[in-house]
Amino acid sequence: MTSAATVRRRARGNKFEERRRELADAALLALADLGYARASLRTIAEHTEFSHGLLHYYFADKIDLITYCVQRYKAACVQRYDSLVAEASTPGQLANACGDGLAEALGDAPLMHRLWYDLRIQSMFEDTFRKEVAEIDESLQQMLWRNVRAYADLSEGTPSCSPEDAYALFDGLFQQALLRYLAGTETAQDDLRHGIRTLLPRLVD
Amino acid sequence: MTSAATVRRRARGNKFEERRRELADAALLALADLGYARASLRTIAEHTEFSHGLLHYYFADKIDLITYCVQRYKAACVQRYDSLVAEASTPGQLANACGDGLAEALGDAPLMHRLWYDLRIQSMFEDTFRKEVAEIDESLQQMLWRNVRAYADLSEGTPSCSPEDAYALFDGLFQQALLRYLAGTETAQDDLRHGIRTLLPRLVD
DNA sequence: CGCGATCTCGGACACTTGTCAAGATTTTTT
DNA sequence: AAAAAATCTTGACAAGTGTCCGAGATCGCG
Repeated sequence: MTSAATVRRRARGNKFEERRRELADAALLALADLGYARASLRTIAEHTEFSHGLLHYYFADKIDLITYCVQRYKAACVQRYDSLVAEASTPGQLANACGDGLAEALGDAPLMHRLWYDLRIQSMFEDTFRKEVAEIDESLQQMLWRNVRAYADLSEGTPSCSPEDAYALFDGLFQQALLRYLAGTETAQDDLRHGIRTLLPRLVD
Repeated sequence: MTSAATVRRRARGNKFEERRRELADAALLALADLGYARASLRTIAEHTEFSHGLLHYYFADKIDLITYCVQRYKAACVQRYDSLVAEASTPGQLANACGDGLAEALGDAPLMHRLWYDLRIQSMFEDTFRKEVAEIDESLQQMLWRNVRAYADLSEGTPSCSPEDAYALFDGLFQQALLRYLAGTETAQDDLRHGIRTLLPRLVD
């Protein structure tokens, strides 16, 4: 038997959780603009339509808010990336799709990727996000490894490096491309595309 | 003819510059401990033997201090790395030396590398360090490219990717290894060594 | 409608921040 | 040794920070 109080609490919980998401999504945009070092609850609030008191009402403190934002980001991120594992029938097609996908992701939401790298670095200084960041990193690694395995299958070979190394290599290319993209280098996306296309064949024997 | 005033000014300049270096070196250690987001002039001063007013006497403001620290870091960095380009007579030796050198650099000063990555990310948010960071990045890239070329020569082949991509790939491996190292993964250094050794042959034809 | 629960705002608080300046101390010059 | 210049300390200031709270506004249900 579910009591009225329980139902009401659950309803409140749903509503509460919904509002939290709403605030976190707005805060995430502000965070992406500012970066961790320059983000205070007040400036975040100023960048949104909400008051700073409201943020404190829905989030215990600043760490709670940012942690929640990071988790929201993860959800958006894997969803976006997973649609990237397109259906391709030749190795070349897959390599192209992979390069195009990452280049598009770069140009589409550079500020979000910048924030991601920022938070990943911060996790090396503070252990508050460390767990969440590690989880995101691992899910990205798995996402990428699916691509490498698919490429190996299509080219009738086997991957010649670990999932960790494969992810590190792709991530290196992406981060460097992001740096150049934000510094105004026009060819950043094309360079990334080319880099990915040539990297993939190197990872299978 | 050099006037007395000129000489005195130069003497003062030397002394002044010397003291600046001294303060910056101490501040650099504090910065590496704290990270950019948590570093204030006062907390930096508390981590050293100097007063916060003294920092302000030798540096116009916080940005001036950090910029100077970054440049000091560069000097230490290229000096350290360049001794890494050891003399090797076979490709295998060079690959091993390269892997060992980077793994050692990782275990030797992980906090400095952490700071470097932090500042590189911050340069994507603020354009104050952007020039200095880009210069360091380029000098690191050149350092690494010398290794790749040397490896190509020894194995009687030619590099099959751009200096930018080569640097991005190595940097990706290193950064991921640093993340794991600081998270307490015991095998981080060995993994890095292995990753480097297997990456190098993939970059030449 | 009315009333209690929930939500929202804006201000108050204690504290930290960057910056600065007036004086104390040391070094250098005359 | 006196004067001048430099080095350094200490404390003050305004602005910004995280946190908390109380008074309205709004909502949901009897």
